[in-house]
Amino acid sequence: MVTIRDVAKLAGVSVATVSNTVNDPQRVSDELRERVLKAINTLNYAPRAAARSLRKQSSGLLGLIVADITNPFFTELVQAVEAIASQHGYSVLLCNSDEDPVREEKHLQVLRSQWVDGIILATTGEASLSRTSLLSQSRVPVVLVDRAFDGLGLDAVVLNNRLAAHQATQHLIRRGHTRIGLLSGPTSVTTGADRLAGYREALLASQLRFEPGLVREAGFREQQAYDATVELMRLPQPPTAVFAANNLMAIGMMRALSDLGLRCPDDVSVISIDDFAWANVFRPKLTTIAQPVREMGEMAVQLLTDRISGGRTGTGKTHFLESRLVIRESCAAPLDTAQPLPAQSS
Amino acid sequence: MVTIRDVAKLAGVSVATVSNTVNDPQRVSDELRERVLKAINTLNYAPRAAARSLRKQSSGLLGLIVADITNPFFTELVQAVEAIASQHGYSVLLCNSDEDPVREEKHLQVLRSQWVDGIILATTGEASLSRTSLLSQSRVPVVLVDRAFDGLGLDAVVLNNRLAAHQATQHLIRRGHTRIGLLSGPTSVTTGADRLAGYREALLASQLRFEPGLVREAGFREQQAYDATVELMRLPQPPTAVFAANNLMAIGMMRALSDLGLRCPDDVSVISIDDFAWANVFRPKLTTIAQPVREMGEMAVQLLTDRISGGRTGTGKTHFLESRLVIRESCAAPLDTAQPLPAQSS
DNA sequence: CTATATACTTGAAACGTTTAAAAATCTCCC
DNA sequence: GGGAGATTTTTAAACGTTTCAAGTATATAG
Repeated sequence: MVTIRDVAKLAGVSVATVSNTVNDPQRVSDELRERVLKAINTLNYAPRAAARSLRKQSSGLLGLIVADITNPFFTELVQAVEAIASQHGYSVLLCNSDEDPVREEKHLQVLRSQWVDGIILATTGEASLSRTSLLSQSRVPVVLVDRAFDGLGLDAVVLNNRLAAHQATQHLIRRGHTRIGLLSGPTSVTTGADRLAGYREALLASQLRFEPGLVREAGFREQQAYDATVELMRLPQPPTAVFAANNLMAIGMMRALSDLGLRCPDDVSVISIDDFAWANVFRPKLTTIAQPVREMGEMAVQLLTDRISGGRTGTGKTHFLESRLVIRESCAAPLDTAQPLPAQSS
Repeated sequence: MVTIRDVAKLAGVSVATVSNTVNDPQRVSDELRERVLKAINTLNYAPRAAARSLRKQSSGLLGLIVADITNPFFTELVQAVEAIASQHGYSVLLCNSDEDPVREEKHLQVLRSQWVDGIILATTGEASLSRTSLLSQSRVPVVLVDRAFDGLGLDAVVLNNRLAAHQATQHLIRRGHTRIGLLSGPTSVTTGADRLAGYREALLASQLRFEPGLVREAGFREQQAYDATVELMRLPQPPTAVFAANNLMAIGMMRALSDLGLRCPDDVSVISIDDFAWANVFRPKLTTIAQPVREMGEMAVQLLTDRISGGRTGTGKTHFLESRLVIRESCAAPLDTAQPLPAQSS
């Protein structure tokens, strides 16, 4: 194990000089810098982060907690955050809560004791008491992403979910649909609640009735969406179009439709929030509402580093980013002849 | 900032006792333990990882470097590694090299100075000199995953790539194909080279000629696969089936076929390595060779923690895991009437 | 009652850096 | 040659833990 002392000895200087050449090279004379650098190289010295963090009271680590690493949205977010953080000289400690509040809290605890310099959090659920206190007590800057929290005064960067859902629903309405199903996320998280709200607004704006029977609340996962779709389609009067609140749910829905022998967009039109790399390899190519994922990541990191450096203080605000409608092939006009499915036989 | 001293003072004990109750509770009497725990709670004390690492000479961090976080294979790997590592009490420092050897090396440097306790590496390229020396010089345990290295004596857990490719190619042959294209990964990494080898072997085993003109080497990314597919299909005698060396390439291929107006599996059959959650939402559902991704992750972590604990020493070996053929809809018998595409008109 | 073993507790020395302040060296001018 | 000022280097004190050796109290045996 080679320490700064070994380097100092080999170069014939004090440890302070070594430290200086590493951290602030122009403070040391050309000659010594030369010698020190050479010593560092021959010894293959790397400063020990733990010691440095201890002394500097900062770790150079950013914590990133995502709700589901399997979801391409979060994957892209991770990619963006990692890239930008790295540019800022930070490494990222990735945590995956798998949509489980308990795991999320555990991760939060770990990050707290790792003394990360800041946390980017895509939270999994409503503001539970323990998490809230965890967040408010620890003095490490936190910025929320994708899913917001109210009341803690944290910075957040999220999609304008209401508008996005409005956009999606409206698109369906414009194609002539009047019975539009919604595969909603859990309304306990803002992405769930706001998208539901946007859907309702769009309906109302077009003088369409909001029918609770046409919305199914499910987790943001595929299987539940599958089941919900089946239920929806077995209604006496099934919807002619369905809006899925995120990408995973869209996939569950597509699979269900396919298993039910329903054709998209012929039998039922489909739209969803979250564009993703493969949306256009599906048959039909999926019409989606795209989120500016990379921007979200960038903004989150920026906000966070601003906080860390002290350039940003006071209570945070929520930053809304705009969505974009990507029209492909999964939305068509409703079939006038649409009939309910036969009742389940098994 | 609350330190162990504050806790000690409040509880009226020495810091050593606090440390003991945290790390080895049964060493301290019930009474004191009680008092200390209460103090910890009221002060909301969390030990500082940096200080602990410094003293214990271990950080509780595992480094994980993946080649492409956007690839569902790696996503699943990350998920598995994170889960298991967390069970073992480790947090994971995620790095994404984006298939760029330079970034990979940079990450390796960072991990080295973070003094992670171990590294799981899905390397990006061949054993470059600097990376090799980086790996061999630092005394932190490394296990390779997905892509192996020879010569450094590292533990590695990889797919039996030769066999997997053999399996895929054979499946196509059994369906009656004789002109089988290959979208190969870079042969500079083992996953590229071995899959190519397996393809060749399967051909030879069935007395089919290996035609270099039918294999296109590309990165493991989508766009290059797209371009390669277009080239392949514009050959005077295009293949009637194509084997893509990984999931991303399969997607690029599907997109290309669709853009070329070719139908799968009617016009061309398709198979690929890497099963992924959505392979069966594609139309047609993709026939694939599935990797036991989670097992790979588990095994890698296990191997690593064994090394860390000293339970495993000496030069490592490569562990091969077996693949599984998942038959869906993308492979059919070749069209006897297959004709070359018309030459490019634009 | 003493000696000895046992069970807890604690003082103090690490761990490897950074950094303020002190010391040393250099520069330049009178 | 001396000294003010600027520049460079070094000394030494942190940072917050863990952990060993040493200490104290308590029980057990003789």
